[in-house]
Amino acid sequence: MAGITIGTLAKRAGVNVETVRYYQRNGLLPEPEATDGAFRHYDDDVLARLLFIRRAKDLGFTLKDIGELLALRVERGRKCADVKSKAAARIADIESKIQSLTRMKDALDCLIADCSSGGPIQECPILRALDRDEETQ
Amino acid sequence: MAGITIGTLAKRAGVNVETVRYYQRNGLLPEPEATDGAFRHYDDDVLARLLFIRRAKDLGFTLKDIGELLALRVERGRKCADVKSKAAARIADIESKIQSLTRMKDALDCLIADCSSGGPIQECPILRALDRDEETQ
DNA sequence: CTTGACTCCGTACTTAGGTACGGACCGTAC
DNA sequence: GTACGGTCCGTACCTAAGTACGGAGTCAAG
Repeated sequence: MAGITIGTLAKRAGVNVETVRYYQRNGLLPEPEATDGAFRHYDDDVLARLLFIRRAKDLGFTLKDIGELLALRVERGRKCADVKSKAAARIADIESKIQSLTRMKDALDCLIADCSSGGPIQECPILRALDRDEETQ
Repeated sequence: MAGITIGTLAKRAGVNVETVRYYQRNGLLPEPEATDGAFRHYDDDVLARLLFIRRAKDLGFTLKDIGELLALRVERGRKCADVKSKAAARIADIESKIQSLTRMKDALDCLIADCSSGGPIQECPILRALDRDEETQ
């Protein structure tokens, strides 16, 4: 019987066992069928999902967002147009995040440059980093 | 006396008045000195900070993170080396986020492409999107 | 000079996302 | 065959980030 127990799974994903159970309750991870014994077994697919969730969370997605992202994959085959439009919306969202982060990084690069030049750090404040966002929204 | 009241400020930034007060209590926004009358007045600088906070939050930064980002700018002049190393760390962090988002976007692009081709959506699952992260950390 | 909308402040409540706990059960190593 | 650590499950608790509320004061338009 392949598969690891919940404790090992959690350790590998770097999360708490309780978190795994929490995600199961909230539909982000499949409720695994109990196998031979009384303890559930998990495979690499679940581990991958768990890692994905962790990273997506770091990127500012809510668990609800993440659930929808994961669902895109499951509803394969039919409902293609629907998947496509959802995916497109998500792409736009992600692109806007990338843009914001890029601006933020540019501002920090600039800050470091000013700092190195010994000049006054004022021309390039971090606050300006995202000033332009307004106009693009 | 230039400056807007808290209600106008909140409306312009697209947040709740209570949220502004919450940020003041937590040091993310300056506690404004009461001006002539009893009502406080705010300028564009505060509005910019507020907008910055909102966007940074969307990108997965905590209020604590954001406070540190904002602080980088204030501690100008001296402590330059310190500012520099903090900024560098933040840049690395941001670059890694951009990378993750880019991978996520690529996966979604791929999903759409598969979808359009009418083939089975399987070769390019979203789960694979961030698979490589492990190796680069 | 009053009325209605806004501000101030403290405190209480809410939601998302977990974490911890306790008692019963399982499984393997000795 | 028992000791000990892991699992299961329900429920309670916690932190971050707000959000709401109530009573008192303020401002500005009519």
